[in-house]
Amino acid sequence: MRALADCRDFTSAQELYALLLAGDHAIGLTTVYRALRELEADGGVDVVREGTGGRLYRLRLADGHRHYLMCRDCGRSRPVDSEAVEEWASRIAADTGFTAVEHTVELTGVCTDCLRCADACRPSSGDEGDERPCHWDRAPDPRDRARSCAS
Amino acid sequence: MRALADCRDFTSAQELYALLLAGDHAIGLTTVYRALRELEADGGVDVVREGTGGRLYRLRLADGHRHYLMCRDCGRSRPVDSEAVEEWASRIAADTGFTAVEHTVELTGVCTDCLRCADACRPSSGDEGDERPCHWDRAPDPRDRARSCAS
DNA sequence: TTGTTTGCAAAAAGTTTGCATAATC
DNA sequence: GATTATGCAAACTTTTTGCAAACAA
Repeated sequence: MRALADCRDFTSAQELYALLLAGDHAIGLTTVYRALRELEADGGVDVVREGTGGRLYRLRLADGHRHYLMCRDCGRSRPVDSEAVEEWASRIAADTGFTAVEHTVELTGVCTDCLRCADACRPSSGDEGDERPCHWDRAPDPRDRARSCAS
Repeated sequence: MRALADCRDFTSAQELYALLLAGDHAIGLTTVYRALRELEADGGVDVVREGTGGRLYRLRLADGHRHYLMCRDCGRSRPVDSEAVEEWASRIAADTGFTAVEHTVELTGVCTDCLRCADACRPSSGDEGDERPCHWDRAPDPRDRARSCAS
């Protein structure tokens, strides 16, 4: 849980496992999965699914269930105001007569930092020597999410 | 595509493959996956993810991108009015400055039919001889979605 | 003949489970 | 001593890829 709190963004079980190992914590992958599953059941984490089917976990904020907007490039996420969706979901439940209605909402985009990065070093000419952090040339794999593009 | 149109609910690649084989169509699983991937890229299908990470596909209605409310018990889905979420997503995009904002929304619940079924044959006493279709005793595995509980 | 489509088998990737060991009460 | 937690290895599921055969232009 401490490790999960340290990475303040959505993190996969495997990432968390690697982080724990790197931090000199002897732990098994199974234990990480089990702990995350329990946390999920207890509502201690918000969960989001990445394109490849994996799950990403983020420690739930004190104020409960939230939705997030995540940058597809750097992976950073921020909670967003989601009253409107909550109300919408309740209304659907009421209108249709469905019970125990649950919703998952995933919002992704490209954050302003990453957009700036992309603009700055787009494949125009040879300005690769630019000292600005940039990951334009990274693989577009969501698992490669790097947090290097500081604003 | 015809097979996909026939099952009017969200269907997995494997299910579709099985259906095609059962319908005497010689086809390979790979081809099914490839076709679904192309359909997804072309926007020809709506996609939701099931709990285990699998993808479910449903031929997109003529009026374009929709969201659905799916019964966790019988698997039947119905399009819902989702203007509110679309507007909400646009507003988030505008407020945060994120570009290329995409959203996925999954709504699940228990439909009135399945609720009735559950109520009718709940483990109270020995009314198992009831002729009413019921799947109360089914495994709660989302892949077992049966469409047997006709209203 | 050149290029595209197909499908089998094998590989990937992520997650869960069996089971024996270690820790805890 | 009994119960729970741990972790390795193996199983499992879903999806993708390598590659050769079939088909099409």
